[in-house]
Amino acid sequence: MAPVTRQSAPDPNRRNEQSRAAILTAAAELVAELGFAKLTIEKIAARAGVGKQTIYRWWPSKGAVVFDAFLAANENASGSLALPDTGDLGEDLRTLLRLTALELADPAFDRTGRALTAEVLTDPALLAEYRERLLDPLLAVTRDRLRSAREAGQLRADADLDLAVELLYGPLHYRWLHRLGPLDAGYADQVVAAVLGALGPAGD
Amino acid sequence: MAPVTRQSAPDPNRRNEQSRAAILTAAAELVAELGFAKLTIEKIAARAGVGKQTIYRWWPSKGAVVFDAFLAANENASGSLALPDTGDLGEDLRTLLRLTALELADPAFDRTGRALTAEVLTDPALLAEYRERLLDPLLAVTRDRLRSAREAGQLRADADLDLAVELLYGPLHYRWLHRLGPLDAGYADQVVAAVLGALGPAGD
Amino acid sequence: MAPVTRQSAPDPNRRNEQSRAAILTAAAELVAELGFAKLTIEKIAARAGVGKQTIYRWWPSKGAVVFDAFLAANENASGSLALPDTGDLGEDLRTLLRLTALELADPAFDRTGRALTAEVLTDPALLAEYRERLLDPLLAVTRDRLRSAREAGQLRADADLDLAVELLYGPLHYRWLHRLGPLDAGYADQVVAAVLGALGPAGD
Amino acid sequence: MAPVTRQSAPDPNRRNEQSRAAILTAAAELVAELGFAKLTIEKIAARAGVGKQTIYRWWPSKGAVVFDAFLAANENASGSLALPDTGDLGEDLRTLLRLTALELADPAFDRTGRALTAEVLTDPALLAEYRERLLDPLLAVTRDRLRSAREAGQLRADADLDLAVELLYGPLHYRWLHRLGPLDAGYADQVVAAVLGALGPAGD
DNA sequence: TGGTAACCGAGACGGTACGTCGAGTCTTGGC
DNA sequence: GCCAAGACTCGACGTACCGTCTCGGTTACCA
Repeated sequence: MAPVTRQSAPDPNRRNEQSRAAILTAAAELVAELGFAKLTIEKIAARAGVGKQTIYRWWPSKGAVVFDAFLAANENASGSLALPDTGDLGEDLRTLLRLTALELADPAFDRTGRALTAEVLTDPALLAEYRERLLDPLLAVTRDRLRSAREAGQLRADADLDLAVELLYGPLHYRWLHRLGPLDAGYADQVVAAVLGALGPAGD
Repeated sequence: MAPVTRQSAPDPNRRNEQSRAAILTAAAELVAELGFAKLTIEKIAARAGVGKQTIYRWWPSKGAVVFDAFLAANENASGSLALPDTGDLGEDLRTLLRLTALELADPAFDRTGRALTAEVLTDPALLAEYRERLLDPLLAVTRDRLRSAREAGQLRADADLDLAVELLYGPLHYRWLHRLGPLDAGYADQVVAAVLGALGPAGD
Repeated sequence: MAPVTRQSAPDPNRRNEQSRAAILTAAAELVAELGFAKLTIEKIAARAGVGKQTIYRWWPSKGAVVFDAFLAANENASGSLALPDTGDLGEDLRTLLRLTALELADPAFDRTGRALTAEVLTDPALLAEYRERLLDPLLAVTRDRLRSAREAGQLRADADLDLAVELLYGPLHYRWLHRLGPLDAGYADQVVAAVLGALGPAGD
Repeated sequence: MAPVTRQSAPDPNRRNEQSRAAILTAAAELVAELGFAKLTIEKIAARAGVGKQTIYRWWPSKGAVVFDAFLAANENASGSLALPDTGDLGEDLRTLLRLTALELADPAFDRTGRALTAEVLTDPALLAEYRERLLDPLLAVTRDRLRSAREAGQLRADADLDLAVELLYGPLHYRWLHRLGPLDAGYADQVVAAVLGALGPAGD
């Protein structure tokens, strides 16, 4: 697993793996305890039992460290990034969006998720990394499920899969970000129904 | 136009209007020049020719100042927050979303918009203010247009208007935030078509 | 009492006298405890209960602070910089040089004195300050005593007073600095005898 | 030529002579370019093309390296440490002190000399080394010249030679260190005259 | 119509964290 | 086992801003 953004020079494999792990662990703990804004490089270094320079040597910014910590934790989990495929598209999408809504609604995720989103929003390099390592794989897997549904005749032949994906995730994300309302199973089902209504086979 | 959040005590109307304006102007300029992260209260004060205390007296945080500056600039514009109503819902929504897409795609808006979104994302008080003064009015006005369309039979009688609004704005916002693809008229039209397909009168 | 070297800008009498005193006291204590080399600005600030910036605002270097502390302590003492004048030059000079030798031999003075000398040696600005505030007055007062002795016929009419002063203090300083031998009353008396032998009235 | 102070363990004669020379050369160059204070072990190592550890292995401190470099350069020169002996003490001493004054007045020597003196002043081990390898031989040779003069009746029989030596070098050093006045032939002659006046054969 | 109280510009203050430098130690790979 | 290279922990550097706190000075309301 590579760091978020390579510093220009320093890098062979002389890197100390213990330090790297301690830093990511400390960053993860501290961002949960303090929030991103009150987090400092000095505190990460102290908690990790590491010199500040060792952080600056391998990461370009506080955001990059926290981000790397987040990805390191989530990449394994979503290694088994397998969507359900029962043959019933509606059921599978409801399962998917209900889980998504559940995660967004989880207060534990909320703090970290907002901090990360704020970073990613602002720093193009972090966004690229985030896309590459988390978001794009998720969207791809979703698109795949939709494609097989389209081939099975459960979506219109001319359905635009990118659009479909964004119609699914966009409204949830929008509601979450602006706290427009509850993120529950009912809402997930509504969104799925709308997407199926829009892109489902003609008569639906 | 009131400041974002009132400091506890100090505020008669002895407030110096020139200072207030100079501060907001300076904040707007500096956030454009430096970005939000490199902006500091001291720089705002220096640029505005104002003592730091004058800022701390009237605003609780850097975010609040910048935010106030942003709102001061945008509130007037959207004072005439009137959606088109030609009678043809599809046409009106296409106009609305095309304009929205255009704004999001504007590089000048991008930097400021991302900075503000990052702040709003992280600070609940700012989010509340943002909701109250910009977002909610926009959503309300959109919902109103949809309601009149529903009454005119251009939407299903049981169409959920909140859902409809989020189906319209959510995908655009999602695509913008993650830079998933171009934000152009074509995409706006696709989203509108999908929403009409989902919530339009039964046979569509 | 002015600081060693004025920083360019920060100006007036807005200066906090309490902080100034606390800094000088802390510096004096710490240089005695740790020696000059192990002394740091951070430790001075911590001991004085003062922000680092307050030190950097008013002094250009660690050396300048310590130096100011030293001068502040010694200027008062030598305010009564009065040499004995019994009418007997030999006796008066022996008294003077014995005291000087005693001070140089004092281990408490040794550490501070060497640290200060090393600083003064290396930094022309500090040397100028040291000359102006401590050394020149001492030399002047010594020269005055010699002048009155010359007028009284206890020195040759053509005796060079600057030379005389350096003949008195130079050997003591040289012996002290290089630890060439004991600095005691006997040595002081020898030096005085030599100077009187060289510059005393012809027949002596 | 041995290093200033031996590190405890490592020293067989497996030592790399090329590295040693490169380090001393680099140190000498850098102390001239940057002065002692801005000199660092890392810069010496970089300039010499040597690992830091190689310096730490053989020298205990920055001061020791620079000092070793200084001695390495000066020991050869003063290997032929021979004072003139024309039979005329006054002439010989004038020659000696004029040369000494000239060296002290040389701006090129001034920087290095002050840096070294400051180190030697502060570090007892360096002072011992300096005494042993440079100063004591010089003083001894001077003392020898005075002794032969005393035996030739050019000094009083009871003249204290240590005192005489310090009377000669002390004033010059004192004037140099505190920049009290010009260090020229005239001043050298004055000092010599005074010493001869004080310690010369009875009648003058 | 003068007091007086608040705002205001300015900027010093005690702090926290920054990002960099160098110290001295340790590890790796080459000779 | 010395060496070049350089990563490591640690501590201090000097700077930037934080948010608080005086300082005059200048309004603007009240007696």
